[in-house]
Amino acid sequence: METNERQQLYAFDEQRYIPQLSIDCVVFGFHEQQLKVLLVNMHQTPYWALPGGFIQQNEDVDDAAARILFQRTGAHDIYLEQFYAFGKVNRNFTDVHRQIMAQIGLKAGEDHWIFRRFVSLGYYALVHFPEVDISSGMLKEPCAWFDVHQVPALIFDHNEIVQKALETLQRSLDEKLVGFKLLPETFTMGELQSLYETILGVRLLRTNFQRKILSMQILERTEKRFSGGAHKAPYLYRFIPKLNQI
Amino acid sequence: METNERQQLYAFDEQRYIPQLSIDCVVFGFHEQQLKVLLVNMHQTPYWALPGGFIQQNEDVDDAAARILFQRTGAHDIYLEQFYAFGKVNRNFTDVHRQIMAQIGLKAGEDHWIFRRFVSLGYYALVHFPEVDISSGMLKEPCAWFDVHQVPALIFDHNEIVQKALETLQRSLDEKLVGFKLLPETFTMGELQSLYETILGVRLLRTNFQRKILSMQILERTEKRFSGGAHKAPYLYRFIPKLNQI
DNA sequence: GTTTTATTGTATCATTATGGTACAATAGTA
DNA sequence: TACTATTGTACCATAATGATACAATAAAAC
Repeated sequence: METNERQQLYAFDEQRYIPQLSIDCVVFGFHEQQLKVLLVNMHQTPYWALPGGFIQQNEDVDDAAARILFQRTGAHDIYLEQFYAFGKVNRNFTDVHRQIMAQIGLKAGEDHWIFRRFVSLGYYALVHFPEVDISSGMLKEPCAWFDVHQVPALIFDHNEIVQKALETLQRSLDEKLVGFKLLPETFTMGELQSLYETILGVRLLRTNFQRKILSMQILERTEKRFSGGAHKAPYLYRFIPKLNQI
Repeated sequence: METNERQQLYAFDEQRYIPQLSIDCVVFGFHEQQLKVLLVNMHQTPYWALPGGFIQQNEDVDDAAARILFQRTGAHDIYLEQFYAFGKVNRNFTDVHRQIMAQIGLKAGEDHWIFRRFVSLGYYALVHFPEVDISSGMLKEPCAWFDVHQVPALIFDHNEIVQKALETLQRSLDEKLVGFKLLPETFTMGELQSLYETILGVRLLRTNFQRKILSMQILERTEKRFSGGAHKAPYLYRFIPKLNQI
């Protein structure tokens, strides 16, 4: 976010938004055997934060989350799932915002809306890593991907939000079969297993993982992939959900 | 709630609360083989609603939910779990509130805070049915228990909230072993099975259910219960969670 | 007091799911 | 042509689950 954007944020028409309510998004991507989280560097500070925003009076909360993500990533149709509302009474962020305001030459009274206590709705998002261009968003504040197990100290309670998002994702992996939303259209069984191992934080036995996934009858086998290694070529699979699933 | 209480609600100091954010509680109890939900009859109308309220500026959201429940039931230390935030843009309830205001002789301008769009945080609560006296709360609006499968048409989107609470409870039964929070200190295996069957909406095989629950090593067997039936007396069990659980 | 009845606790079998090993198939490399 | 690393699948051992059988017993019927 450029200074100008920050100024607009602090000056924005608070009538247009629901006060004291925010959205924070934990965007997951899968790249090089790692589960990544998208973080935003707050204007000219060493602080990293989750991408977030506010809810317009005339939009659904779910739509607000989608809009916020679009503004950051330029991507539509991102898979989004609300997972928790964070509502501790001390969720006000006066110090950080005062510091940023000072940097961009803004003076704000004690009663500025941003100094109030905020309840934040946590969403997690699953994206196809290569399809997201983090520089293509409307907002110019620098973004970066971090390994979910190497997330730096974040502002506010954002580390806690990441943790809870990860736990929810782990539970959802088998329940909702959301893992495929982190992979491209076609993928090998090894890539899928690597994804599961990374998210769950455990090693799985290759043969049994393959048997279990195939027995679910949710994968269509396409052609073989001839590429690279000095070994048998793996098949490529495509996710075909059963009718009673999403 | 008496007319006086309703008047206080509409007149209350909105500065003291977070605007446009509410809490709705789905209170579950287990009685006579049925899963019951606590509903509130809205002041002199045929409308039933979930017990709910608002969040004070100086309290955690979780504490607000506990306070709201205490005001209704007079009970402390109720098991509470937040499960979803409902945030459709059309969640404003002008019609019903106008009707109630008319009944109690209140006139309110178009800009009254209650007419705004609200985001509501859904909590489900698990209580020991016989220990809750629904007439003992501070609020006098009439409450009643309804079979969760016979809930009447509720105001706003409250039927949807009940449905989502039930689904969350079903998933939590095995995951968090919360079922015991609906039973008294000691109970028979039959009562526990009946609870599971009612919540999950399926019939379970008695012998296998018993084997599964006992193998979890979370029950302590106490004395036998001699009471009633012309048959062998069942043992009474007490829930003893393992250390790595809550 | 004896028999009957309904329910409880447990044992046992069959079936399915899961953990773990073995091995043939094969695309590329030496 | 032999070798290597990985893949797909078969196979066995163990654990979990589905289903049936049966002895034990508190109260009611007689």
